[in-house]
Amino acid sequence: MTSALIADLEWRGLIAQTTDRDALLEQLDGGSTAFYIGFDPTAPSLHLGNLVVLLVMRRFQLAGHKPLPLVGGATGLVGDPSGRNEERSLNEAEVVEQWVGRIRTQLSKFLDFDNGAHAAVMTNNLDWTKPLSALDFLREVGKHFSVNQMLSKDSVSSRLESGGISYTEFSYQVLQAFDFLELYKRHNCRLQMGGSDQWGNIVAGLDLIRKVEGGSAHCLTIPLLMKSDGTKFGKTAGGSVWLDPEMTSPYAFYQFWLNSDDADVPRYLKVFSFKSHEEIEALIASHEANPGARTAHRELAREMTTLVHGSLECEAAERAAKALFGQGDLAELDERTLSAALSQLPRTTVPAGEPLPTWVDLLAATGVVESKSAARRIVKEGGAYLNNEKVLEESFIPAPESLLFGRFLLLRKGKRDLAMVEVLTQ
RNA sequence: GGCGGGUUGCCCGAGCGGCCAAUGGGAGGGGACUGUAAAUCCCCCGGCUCUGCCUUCGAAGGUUCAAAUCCUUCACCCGCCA
Repeated sequence: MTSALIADLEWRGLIAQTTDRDALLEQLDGGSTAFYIGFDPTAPSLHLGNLVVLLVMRRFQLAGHKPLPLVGGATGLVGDPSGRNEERSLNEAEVVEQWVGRIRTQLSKFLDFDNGAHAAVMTNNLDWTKPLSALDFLREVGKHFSVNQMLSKDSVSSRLESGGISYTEFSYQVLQAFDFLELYKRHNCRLQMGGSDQWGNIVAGLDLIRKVEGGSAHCLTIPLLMKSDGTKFGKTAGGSVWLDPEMTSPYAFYQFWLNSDDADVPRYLKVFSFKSHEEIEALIASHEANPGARTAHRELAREMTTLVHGSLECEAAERAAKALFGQGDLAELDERTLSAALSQLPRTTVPAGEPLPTWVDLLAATGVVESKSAARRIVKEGGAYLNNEKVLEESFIPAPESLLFGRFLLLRKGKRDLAMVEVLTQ
């Protein structure tokens, strides 16, 4: 059954590297295995990059293993040098603490904490790190680490060549290794997974477990997902795509998937979807036969939006996309449909009875453009649309007849960047 | 602690007293083509009360009619030496 899990992950392209594969298979086939993945609170929310790893965690649980999601209340205070060529700036302890709470809540939505033997258990490395004194740390943990080995880790050596590294970040791998040891002792955790940049940190933990406990555990890393053009996955013009609906609206989240490069969609389906292999293969086949239809894009967007934001939000996002990008005349939509669709968009409001602001001011007020200068630029370039009609006049003031149902204006910048203006009736 | 090198717009990186809001590349944005895709081509890319004005070249002072460019102090980074 479990070799099936590994086979599935391989099919999905979700395995970068593992420690001794046979030993790992034996461990997993031997029964429910406790495993952990850490998430450091470096922002108020998880993002799509984290989702890849989080869903692997979910796949393991669905296959009968026991997840120990870990929020890095301690490691988040220190900063992981992996994959960075610059020192991080430290966040305030209170801020990190608040982020820990938010991330814990997010993690909870993707795992089952209530199904007996393999129920997930939430952990926080601050629990065992905080009580540890600096002296105990140096004597009991630090003694097991060779600086020579620490220096040879990619995360450290690359930093020695670029911007240098502080003692704080240099110590990160020791903290993470200690986490693995603690979870091994507390929860019999036998496997740690993480992004492929975590290999060094994880292996440090395996060494520590061997030295302190004489035990053995395993490591599996997940490839860092890239776009086919070589750039980072999960970024848009506005920055990261977050799982928090306040930071990335369900509509924007849905749009992210819908706008994925054709070349990336088959891989994304394999990485993210929980559909069967047959269903995924069928979607990929139809996508390759007719990419313009974007059937696979839509399925992927729907599945992910439903998973992260729930089916109600997903349906709202779908309806909004259909209404706002439909070929039909906006005026033909009924008020409820239009209103619901517009509610998904960034907006600005104007008090009733007052004259409407000029075109440039409206664009700037909604935030689709960063400044009035940017708004002027867009207007001049012919990239600004009111209710799907191009408007080239900066000082244009929308006529009252332009108001859809007497209160809405649909603004668009370029092909797909939408916003709305609502006239408030008092 | 000493000596040397560095800090320029989102990023990389030119500029080394006036012609500098600052060359070039990348990222980003708009247009054309298409499918709310990619590639390609064209254009734009600090802000504003926009033929002008304001704020930017690590920070603060100073020299000068005039400074990103010169001087002083401070901060941070990198290297070599102690």
